[in-house]
Amino acid sequence: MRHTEEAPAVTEALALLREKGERVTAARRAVLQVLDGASGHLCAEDIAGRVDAAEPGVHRATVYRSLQSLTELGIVAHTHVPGSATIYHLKHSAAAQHAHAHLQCTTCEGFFDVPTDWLAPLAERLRDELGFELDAQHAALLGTCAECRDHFAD
Amino acid sequence: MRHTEEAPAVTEALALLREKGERVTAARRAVLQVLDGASGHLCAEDIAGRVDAAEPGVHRATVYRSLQSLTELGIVAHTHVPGSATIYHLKHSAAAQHAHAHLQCTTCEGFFDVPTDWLAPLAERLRDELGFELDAQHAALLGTCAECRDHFAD
DNA sequence: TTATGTGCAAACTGTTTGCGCGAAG
DNA sequence: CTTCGCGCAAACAGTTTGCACATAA
Repeated sequence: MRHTEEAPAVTEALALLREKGERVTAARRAVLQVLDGASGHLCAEDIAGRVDAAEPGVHRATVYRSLQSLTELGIVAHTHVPGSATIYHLKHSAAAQHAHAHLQCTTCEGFFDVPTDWLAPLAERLRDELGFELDAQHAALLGTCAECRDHFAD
Repeated sequence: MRHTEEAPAVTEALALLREKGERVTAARRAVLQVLDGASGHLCAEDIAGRVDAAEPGVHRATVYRSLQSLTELGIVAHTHVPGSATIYHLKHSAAAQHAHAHLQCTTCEGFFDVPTDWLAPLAERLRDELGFELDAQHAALLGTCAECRDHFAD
């Protein structure tokens, strides 16, 4: 089976897999490829769809399992989205260079990115005063976006 | 059927219900009573359990529907907890006087409260620069608590 | 060859919904 | 009496799991 050019981030990830004694399989390669070529706002179902296009027959359950092991290896990260599916992204992809937290508008359901350093002062305070180490990207922050706020002004 | 003394917050909420033309039912009263007497970290299932103790026969679905309408009326608020059930609290209960956001440790799953004003600078920045109105209590923030950080130090 | 990953189907959790009955107003 | 809420069962989305088979190493 032929596959398209492998992005550097993917090659790197596959190397890390081998290094850790994990197996390099078609499913995992495809998952990585999809993540690399995406905006970083894909849920498992989306990923499964795209993976199946490139590598037919890969089961959803396998995609979940791949995402899980890739997460444990530190290659993939995810963001929990209240009320809907978790979204995944490559930790070191070009698109993820500027680490960002996720804002979600509870009205239009749209996503907005916010640079992680905006959360740095809060993170510092939590660390200093509570010893709590914040993982700002791990859960979406909720609120109302500018557009919806204007549109439904009350 | 007899029920125990009604807390002021509950009486107030029931009055508001009537005012808005909503019906006061045994199920809704029980839900309010449970929320009033709780720490504010109860999920729908927990609430259903306690409601059923006080008012046997109330169905889970009814609890969900009650929580939903009470939320729409602004009496109840909830916090989404990644990977597990949404938790609910009375908006104006004694226990909720000092509004707080929720931190959850991804290791021990424990909850920690943080005063909303710790998030105020971030909220302000989001409002000023993005027009995004943050609802700090609506989703839990994730990270690692002091204890787990020490315990699993790496 | 052998441990590890995979496909499949089925379970599972949290939550919602269509239906006819019952009770609040 | 009429409308709204309820109990029930069934559906739903997202995710996980037990098992037998396939395959990377």
